[in-house]
Amino acid sequence: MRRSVLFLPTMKETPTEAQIASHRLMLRAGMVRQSAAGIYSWLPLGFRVLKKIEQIVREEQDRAGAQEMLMPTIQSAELWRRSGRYDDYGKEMLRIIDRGERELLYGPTNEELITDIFASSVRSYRDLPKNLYHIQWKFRDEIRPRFGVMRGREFLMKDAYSFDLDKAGAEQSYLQMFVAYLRTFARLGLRAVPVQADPGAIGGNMSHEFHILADTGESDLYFDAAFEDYTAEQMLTADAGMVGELRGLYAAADEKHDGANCPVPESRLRQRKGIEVGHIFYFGTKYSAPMGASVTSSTGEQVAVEMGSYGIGVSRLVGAIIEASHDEKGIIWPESVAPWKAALINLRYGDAECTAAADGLYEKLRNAGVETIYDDRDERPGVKFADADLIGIPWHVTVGPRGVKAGVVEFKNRATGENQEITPEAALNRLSAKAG
RNA sequence: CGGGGUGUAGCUCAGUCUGGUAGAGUGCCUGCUUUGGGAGCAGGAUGUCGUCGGUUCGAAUCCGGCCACCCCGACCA
Repeated sequence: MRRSVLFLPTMKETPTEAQIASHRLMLRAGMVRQSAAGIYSWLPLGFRVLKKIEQIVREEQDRAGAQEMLMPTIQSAELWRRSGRYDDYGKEMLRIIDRGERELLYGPTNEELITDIFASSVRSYRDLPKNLYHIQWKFRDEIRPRFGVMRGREFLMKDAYSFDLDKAGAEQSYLQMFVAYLRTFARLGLRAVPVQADPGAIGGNMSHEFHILADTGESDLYFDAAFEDYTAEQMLTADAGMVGELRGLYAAADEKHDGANCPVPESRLRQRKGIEVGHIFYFGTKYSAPMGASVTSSTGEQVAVEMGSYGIGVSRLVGAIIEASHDEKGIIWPESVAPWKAALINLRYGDAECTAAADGLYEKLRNAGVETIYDDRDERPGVKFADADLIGIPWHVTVGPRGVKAGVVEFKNRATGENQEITPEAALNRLSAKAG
C-alpha cells in the first residue's frame, strides 16, 4: 500500500478524551474514531489489525473443532423471556421497539439464541458433541464506558458454545477451548495468565478468565511465578497436559486473593495488573433445561445437554495488545497482527535515483508477498520515521540517497531499535522469510 | 446512578471573572528555500463560540433549560 493514497490520519497531538496509552495511540495512529460514548468507527489501519486478530482467533477455534456460524446482532425479547434473562439483565441491555411494537434487543451475548437453534435441530446423543461459534458485534450499555475500545459499549466478540451429553464430555470441550485460548494468545504475541474465576451456582473449577499482563490493566492479579517459566513457544504447542499443569498453579484476582492463606510462598508470588481478554466457563444445563435443549440418550431417555461458553474480546484485544506493547514513540505490533510487516521509507522523494530504488524494492516486496506500506510521500524524513514508529510497523526499510550510492538500505527493528545496513536483496530475503 | 469537570478552527488551547468587530500554536492550501528524526520564510483559507431560550443598544462572555463528552466512585461476560 502506498502511503500517499492511504487514508491514515495520524496526529501529533492527542485528543483530550483519551487517557490511557492504547486509546491515545489508537487515535493518534488513525486506527479509530469515536462516534459516541463507547462506540467507535474503525479506520483502515485499525480495521486491518482487527481483522488479523479475528483471523488468528478463527484459526484456533477451527483447529479446536469449533464450527463458525453467524448469528444476528438483533434478537427477539421473547427468546430471552424463556431463559428468564429478559428481566434479569437490566439496563445494560439495549432494548428496541420495532414498527409493529414488538420488543427486540441488541444482543449482549448469545446463549439463548444458540440454545434455541440447537434445540430446534438436534434430537439424538449421536449428534453430540458440538461446538459452535461466531464472531459478531455485541452491545452492552455499560454505565461508564472507558479506555477506548477496551471497554466499549459496542464491541467485537468471539463467543463459542459447546454441547455435550454429559459432564465428562463438557469437561473435554472445556479443555479443548482452554488449549485453543493458550495457543491464540501466544500467537497474538501475548502472555496470558489463566485465572480461576467464580464458577457461580454450578461449582467446581470450570471457569477461567484469561488476563493479559499490562501495567494499565483494570484487575490486580496474584500468581505463581512458575507461570513465567512457560515460554511463548511452549504456549504455541499447548496441550491437555500443559492445561493440567497451569490449572494446578495458583492465580487469583485481587478480590479472591488472601495474602494470609496464599498457598504460594511470598518469594514465588507475583503481583501484576491484568486485562481480561477471555473467559471460558461451564454452566451445565442452565440454559438447555429451561429452553428445552435435550437429546435422546443411548438408553432412550431425554437428557438436557451440558453446555459451556467461551468468549474472547476481539476488539478489546486490539487495545490490550497496545497496552502490552508500546513505547514513547508509539505502538509496537507483534508481527502476527501488524497491519503491515514492513514500512518502506523513501527518504528523498525528489531524488530520482533514490525514488527509483525505493519503487523497485517496493515492487519486489509486493511480488514476494510481503505486506508493505510504502511511504512515498513528499515529506521530510523525520515525518516518515515518526509515522512508521507511531503506527508500529515491525520492520522499517529505509532507502536514502547515501545508501543508494553504496548499494545498501537500512533495516530497522521497531521493537529493539536495532538498525543495520544491508543490501536491498538481503532485506527482501529477510522479509520474505518472515512472510506468510 | 452519585460526585466532579469540559464544550471556541481538523487537533491542543487562550479569551469568559470585568459584555463592545473571533484569537494563538499546530495542521491544511500556495510559492520559494530546504531535505537523515515531526524544517524556515512569505502569503492564504478555515468558526451556527455544543444547543435552545432569557437579560441587554449589544452576549463566546451574564442567567436558565437541555444535549454531548471526559474523570472519580459504585457496577461490569
